Amino acid sequence: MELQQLRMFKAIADLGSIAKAAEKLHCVPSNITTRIKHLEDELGEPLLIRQGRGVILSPSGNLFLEYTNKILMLAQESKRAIARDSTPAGKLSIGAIESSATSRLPKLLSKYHQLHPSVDIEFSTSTWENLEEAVAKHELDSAIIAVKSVNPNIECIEIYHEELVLIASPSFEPITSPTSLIGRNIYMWPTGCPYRKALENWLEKNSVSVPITSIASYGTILGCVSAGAGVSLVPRGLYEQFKQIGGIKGYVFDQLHPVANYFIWNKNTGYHSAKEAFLELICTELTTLNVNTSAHNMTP
Amino acid sequence: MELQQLRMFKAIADLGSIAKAAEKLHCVPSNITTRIKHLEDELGEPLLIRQGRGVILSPSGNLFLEYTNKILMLAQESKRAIARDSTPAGKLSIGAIESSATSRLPKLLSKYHQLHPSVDIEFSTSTWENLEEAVAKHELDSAIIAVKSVNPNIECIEIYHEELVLIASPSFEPITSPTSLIGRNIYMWPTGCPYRKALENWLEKNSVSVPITSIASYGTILGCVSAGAGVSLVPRGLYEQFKQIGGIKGYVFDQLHPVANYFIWNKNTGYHSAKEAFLELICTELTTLNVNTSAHNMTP
DNA sequence: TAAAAATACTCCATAGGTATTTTAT
DNA sequence: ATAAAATACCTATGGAGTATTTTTA
Repeated sequence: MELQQLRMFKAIADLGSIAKAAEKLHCVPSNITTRIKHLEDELGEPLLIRQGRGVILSPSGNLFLEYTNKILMLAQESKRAIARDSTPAGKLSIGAIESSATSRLPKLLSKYHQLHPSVDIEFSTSTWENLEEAVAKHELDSAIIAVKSVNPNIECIEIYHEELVLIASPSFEPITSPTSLIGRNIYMWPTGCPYRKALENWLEKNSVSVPITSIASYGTILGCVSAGAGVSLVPRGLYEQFKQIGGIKGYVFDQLHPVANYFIWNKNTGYHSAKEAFLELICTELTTLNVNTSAHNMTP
Repeated sequence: MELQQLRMFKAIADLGSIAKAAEKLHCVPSNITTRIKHLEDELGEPLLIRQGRGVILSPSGNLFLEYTNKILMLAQESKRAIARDSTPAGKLSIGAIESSATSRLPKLLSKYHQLHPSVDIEFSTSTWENLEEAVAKHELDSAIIAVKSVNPNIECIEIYHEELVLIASPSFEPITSPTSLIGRNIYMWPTGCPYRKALENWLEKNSVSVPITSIASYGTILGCVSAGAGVSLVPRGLYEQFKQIGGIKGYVFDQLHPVANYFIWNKNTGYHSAKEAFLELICTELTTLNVNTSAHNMTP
């Protein structure tokens, strides 16, 4: 059974004659006669009955026509579903670093689901290294990370900047310069985290050397800080979101430059309507973070 | 787009590699590579992505796979639907003469619908001449008539006999012989009706000549008789069904032989599961008519 | 290097066309 | 006599195979 045979059969059923079907399909009637015969042989039942000068459908033919119509409809639909201007559908796997996942993505994901309900989103968090590798291996369709990817297979566009806020317990002396951190416990994500690097650079530039405790969880880090156990450097979005738990005071330093976040996907992936729609939503929704001034601006 | 390409694509998706798909489909991998490329060209999007040594599905490929599965499923289903042992489905058009339609078919049709709910029945009544022609022209799948069809394109099997009952108003003198009908109005279906022929033969054999009024409706005929306007000869089933309206008395004569009814269909029609099922139901349900003795048996 | 896919080519099965016959109006 | 379908036969497209190259783990 091949689709061309079904197209022929449908044309006969629609037009009521092999001659007209041949005309519509731009071929000669004998072609259709033969191919339909092959189909009938395969099915084991006649589909057409010679009736006078023309043909009509047999009972089996009538039954088969319903399936034919469904199949040809689906074949057409499949083409439209893949076309560039089609509405997003299918699976979309997205990964993100935890800071982005916690602060910026919840609203975005729910909005996306509202806009494109026929997309199945699979969302996960990991380190930027894992995410980049997963995208390179096509295990993820896309990811949000805070490091510009240099992998030649990965497309990478900047989507927003994260301002960094130094956080500490209000019970501490105000942090006015890098030297304020001497003697404090510093909690940061493990080596590789770009925010940790920003802090390390800042300390180095100011010739301060403080050991850093590695904790791969913002929840835990914020818990430690609010319990008065030490300080950390976190994206402003995270700080804004969690400052109401109390025990957290934020300090902004000009020397701690905002860090860009990026949306990445695999270059070798074909068109992905659901991903394109997600990227579009990011660009319209996440370009500006509503900045408020609850952190103390220091300029050392 | 052809089904063979979809089979190939599905095999790749299921087995995760072109090599394995080729093995399953008993062909060579390069075949699949090429035909899938053609399919991708037609769709305008890549379906597969080279990933390391193997291939994986692209986002478009994942989307397309859903359609592929549906289409191949339907193709399989269509074959099963046509197979001889499949459950009856589709359209079934049945015609019948009015006597059969009124007395015997109502119960049968409702039972059939219960047994085979996925069959769409189209039922109609007409004269046996029209019904035979309609079956010959494939306008009807089958019909019940009271005349043995001699058309070479028509298959004809006897399904039951209709006993004939002479009916008259009880206010009339009892009808004991053909001569009792002299001077009475006789209401029968128009020329061509086999029951009318039976009556005409009976009268002729007994050298009685009475004019017959033609009425193509048993409802009207019974109305006339019960109103005392005349007599008629009807199938016993009809008499049994309508005798409770009153004004009707039945007389049975041995010389008025039962008339066979037949189920007919077109020989040139292929296998028709719904029709076969109907025929089977007729044979089990209509072989015997429960005979009661409310008519008066005369033996002239 | 080995295993998979892609490419280049070759071949033949069969889809599709031409010519004719059959069937029914 | 005509219009449609079926049949017989021929042609050629493109599907399928072979051999080779490319890619990547």
